Amino acid sequence: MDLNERKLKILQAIIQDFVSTAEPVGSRTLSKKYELGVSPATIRNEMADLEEMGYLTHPHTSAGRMPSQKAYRLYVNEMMKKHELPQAEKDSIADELYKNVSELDRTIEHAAKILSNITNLTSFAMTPKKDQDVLKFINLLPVDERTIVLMIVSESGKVSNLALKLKTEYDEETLGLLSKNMTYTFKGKTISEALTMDIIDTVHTDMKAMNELSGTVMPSFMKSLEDMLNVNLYMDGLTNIFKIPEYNDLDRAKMFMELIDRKEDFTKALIQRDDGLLITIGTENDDEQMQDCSLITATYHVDGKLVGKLGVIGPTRMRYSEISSVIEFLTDNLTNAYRLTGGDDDE
Amino acid sequence: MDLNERKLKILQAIIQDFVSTAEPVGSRTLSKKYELGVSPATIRNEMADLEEMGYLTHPHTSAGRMPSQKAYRLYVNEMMKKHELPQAEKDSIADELYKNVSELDRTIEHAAKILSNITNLTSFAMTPKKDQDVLKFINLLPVDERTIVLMIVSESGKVSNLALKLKTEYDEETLGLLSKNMTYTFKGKTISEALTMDIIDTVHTDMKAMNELSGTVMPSFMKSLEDMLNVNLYMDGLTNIFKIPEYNDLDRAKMFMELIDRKEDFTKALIQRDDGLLITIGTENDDEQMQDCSLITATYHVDGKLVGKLGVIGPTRMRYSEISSVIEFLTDNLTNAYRLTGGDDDE
DNA sequence: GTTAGCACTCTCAATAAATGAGTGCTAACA
DNA sequence: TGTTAGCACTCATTTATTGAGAGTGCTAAC
Repeated sequence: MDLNERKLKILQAIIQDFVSTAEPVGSRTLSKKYELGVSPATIRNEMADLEEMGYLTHPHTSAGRMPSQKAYRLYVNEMMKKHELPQAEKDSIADELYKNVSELDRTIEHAAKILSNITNLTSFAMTPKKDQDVLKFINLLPVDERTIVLMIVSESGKVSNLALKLKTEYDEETLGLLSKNMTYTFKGKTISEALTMDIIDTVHTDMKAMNELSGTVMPSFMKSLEDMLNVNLYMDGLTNIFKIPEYNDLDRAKMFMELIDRKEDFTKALIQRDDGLLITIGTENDDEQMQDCSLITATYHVDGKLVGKLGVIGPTRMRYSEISSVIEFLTDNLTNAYRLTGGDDDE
Repeated sequence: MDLNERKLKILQAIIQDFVSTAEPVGSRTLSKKYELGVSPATIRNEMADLEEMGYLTHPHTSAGRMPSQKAYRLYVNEMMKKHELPQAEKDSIADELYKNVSELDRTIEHAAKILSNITNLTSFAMTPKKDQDVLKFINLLPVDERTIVLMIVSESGKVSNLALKLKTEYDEETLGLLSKNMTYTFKGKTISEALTMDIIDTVHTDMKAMNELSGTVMPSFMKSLEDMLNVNLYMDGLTNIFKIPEYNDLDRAKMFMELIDRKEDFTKALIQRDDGLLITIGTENDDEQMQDCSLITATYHVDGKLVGKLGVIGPTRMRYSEISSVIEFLTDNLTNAYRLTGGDDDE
């Protein structure tokens, strides 16, 4: 038995219908709503075949058919047409995205919000992992007698700083020297490299004052580096799942909420995902609690290197085509906005 | 009819029982579980009185009684004993809180996490509002030919910065001048004051290069100030509501989720609340969706001035006493940790 | 190969009956 | 006069029953 054209057509119609109604679809409905040119009885026969082949399932004898995970996979791989967003929608998304450009993190967060608004699903956006980010500039700035600010700037434009209140007064000259010393030592190193370096050796000098100062500063420096390495995960549209019939059941809603509440695990899972546009359906997801969900993610780049992720999570029944397009459009825009030339240019 | 001692005793028992079981409590249960020294029949008579006085309600004729909002208010005002946390618990909370002190924001976020873990409710923590925070130091730092970093330090130790990529190269001397100029202009002003100042006038000079540079820098400066004004709201324990019988109903769970999803509104409501430990029960809350919830908040101080808030939201049936104690203990610790002397000291 | 017809299956909603927790009232008691 | 035992009554909740409706699978005719 093979998947002839009519079977494909019927399968596609079933997927289309089920995706928008969330109800098992019967042969009569199918023949009325879609121009298949055959009678319900014929459709029934084909459906029986499709079921035998594993593309359809039956909640119970007298219910209509619904697509199996295998069907969605087939759809995504073979049948899904690239959905081209209408220019008007593109414009409105881009407008919205750039309305509030400031920090990268804010933009990313904003992208998640836009995505959940459009898709009516739960969206997430991960800031880039920065282990390959290179330190460019380290500075210790005098603020007042006992306060200094430690500032770290990386190649990608990420700035981290921390106000340090010292127990004793410091000497401005020593501060300048330490600052230079640190820049000299760490400039050009990636954050991960810097973290593994032996601190005591690196900044040790003959000067007592310097040693004292660096003793106070270095722990904070290392902590800041660690902080810089952390990726942030923004989520939006959490309450959207309540609009989805699949989750009109307390237990399932609960499961879902618990899943996305385990942010650390979720972030880890995201980091491990391949780059580019990636769709995983149901049991294709490793996480047990995610096995009746689908996940679509895409990557964006900052400075051509650092990689962050953007995506949605929802029931396996979703508009793969449209949603993928929106995600791709957003990641493309993020990538363009944060090119090497900086985020201020229009081109 | 007055609230004699026996009535109070019975009321207290009902509150206690209902708070822990979430089930309407009947006269028989009451007389068996609590040492009231009277028979169920007598209790029934007293309960009828209490109901008439508005302290109890009846879901339906043949159900037990449950405390009304008025009863909780009475309890909170008059009957609630100050719950002293056992030293062991204090220690473990403090340990946990200080385990990861770095940035203020992280600590605040962490406090919310601890709070939700202990109370099994949804907790939130608001970072201080900074409108009274005074600008102390503004600096423009050269990073590379076209990149500068704008740094703003405030009295309270908050540092904000932004990497700016310029379209043209800049002159380091001009940069230094502008930096001095800006510090001179804005130092000592509160952030809100700075935002209302007329920018064009403030930095205008005769130098063309300077004007050009400041034209690029000032918008970012203002945006950074705005960002600094924004308070952040961290929430934790969102899924805890699923453990609460009151929300074992999709509609109510949904309502709750939507309520806390409207973060902006929620933040506004929090800002408007009075300082100190504040308990609002049911309809005492202004927000319509919050009228079958109770809210407990307390304030913490940073530098003796800036005020942030910490609290929980849950069903009106909650352990007011214990929870208040935990919140107070946490806010006290936050206040102490961020005194004028800085957060690094142990004392 | 396709289709009409029909018996059969199973869910879902509505209705009815049984259960049980708890009250309110009355009358007796200390 | 306050307290208590007893008992009828109420009402939510659970369980069982029934009927309607949607949809299939199979058979026989086209």
